[in-house]
Amino acid sequence: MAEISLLLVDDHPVVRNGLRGMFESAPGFTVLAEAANGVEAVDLAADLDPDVILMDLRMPGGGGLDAITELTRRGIRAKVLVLTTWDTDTDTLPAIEAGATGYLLKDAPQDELFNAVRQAAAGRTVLSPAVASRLVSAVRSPAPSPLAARERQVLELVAKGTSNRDIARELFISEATVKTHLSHVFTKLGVADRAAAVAKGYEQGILGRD
Amino acid sequence: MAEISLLLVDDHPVVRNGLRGMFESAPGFTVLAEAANGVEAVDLAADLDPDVILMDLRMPGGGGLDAITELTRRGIRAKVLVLTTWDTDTDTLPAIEAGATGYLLKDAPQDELFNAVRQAAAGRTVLSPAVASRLVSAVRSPAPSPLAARERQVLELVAKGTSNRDIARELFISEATVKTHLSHVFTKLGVADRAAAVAKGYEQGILGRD
DNA sequence: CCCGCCATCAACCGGATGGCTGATGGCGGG
DNA sequence: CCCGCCATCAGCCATCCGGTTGATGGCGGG
Repeated sequence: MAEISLLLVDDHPVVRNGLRGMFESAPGFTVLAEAANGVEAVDLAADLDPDVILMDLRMPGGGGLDAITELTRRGIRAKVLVLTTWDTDTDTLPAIEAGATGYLLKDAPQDELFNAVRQAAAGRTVLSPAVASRLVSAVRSPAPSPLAARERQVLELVAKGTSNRDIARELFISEATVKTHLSHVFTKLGVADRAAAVAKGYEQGILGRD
Repeated sequence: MAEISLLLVDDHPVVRNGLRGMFESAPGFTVLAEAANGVEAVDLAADLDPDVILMDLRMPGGGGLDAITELTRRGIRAKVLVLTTWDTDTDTLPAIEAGATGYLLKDAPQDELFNAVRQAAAGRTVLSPAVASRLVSAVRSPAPSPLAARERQVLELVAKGTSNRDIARELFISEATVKTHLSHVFTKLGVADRAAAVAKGYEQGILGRD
């Protein structure tokens, strides 16, 4: 198998160096270049056409997410492997949607990293177990009932026995709006009245955490 | 201090023997007699006029509770110390109300038992720590809100979003009755509407245990 | 024997609730 | 640019809800 060419993207020189060292001392990999932010990464990727881009998401001056978006927009063939320190579920899904081929945590063992890069180069998706499980569960439940902020507030007041009128007063909105919010809450929770909505709220942990 | 005379009441000979042994080998106590049930206990107490009666609550042929009631009714001066194996809160309060001077668990250490008997003989109330704490909490909340069986059922259905009419159908009662139950539920839980009642139900553990 | 609690039912009434239709503005994503 | 989601508001209306008053019967306790 031909060598796999890499582009390393991370704002920390130490991390870049560490990665470079790892991949250069291992057979089958070539590090073409390094970038410190998303913008550089896109430029270098366009120039050098690497097989795989190892990218950190959190970077000053050109976020990794935008870079991924831009890369896919430009139709660059490089596979992007997101390599991040912590697993903030706010980032994983957007990254995958933006076109990342894989999502690894930095605490992954070396072997796993190498393997992930080979998999990514071959176009296969590689996910950290933790990320993977959360992903499937996120997919499995498309949007069961994440209430909007306002809707949650209304539901909380309902649970306290507040009438629509008083909820309106308390939130500085009209009673009509309260009713609208409540209707949405009912729909989203799959219930028919406020009492059942409160019950669902407790069952699903939306309510109950004082 | 004069000796304290005792009457032992327990359906288990083994337990009676154990108690007798304990008290006879300790200074300051005299075991006047033993009884195997409540009826015997009352008779013997009337005859022998003991200072303290150590009584088990659960006994075949003349429950301990009835015995205590009868003793107080007859104005017998003996102090009753309830000595039971397990702490079932269904028994403690009635026993105290019936006139028991103290309530101890059988797993209490000997010293504590001796001390409790002396306290009881002096007319002071002695309670196991566990019993005591539950007692005060029971007193502190005069009517926490133990819903009646029917009321709980209605509340559960309310939590499912069932309308009064449908609750009536489901429970084979009239809608008027459902409303009555609900009114009582509201009063007992200190809320104003069904939604808040459901919330309280969850907060207080009345609801939520599937 | 009377009282309190549970459980049942009735009828009345005013206000609250929920469904429906429809509308506006902002915001983010394709 | 259009669409969807959030958040806001309006009006109408049938129904439901909750309060009140009043009543009955059973059961257990003082």
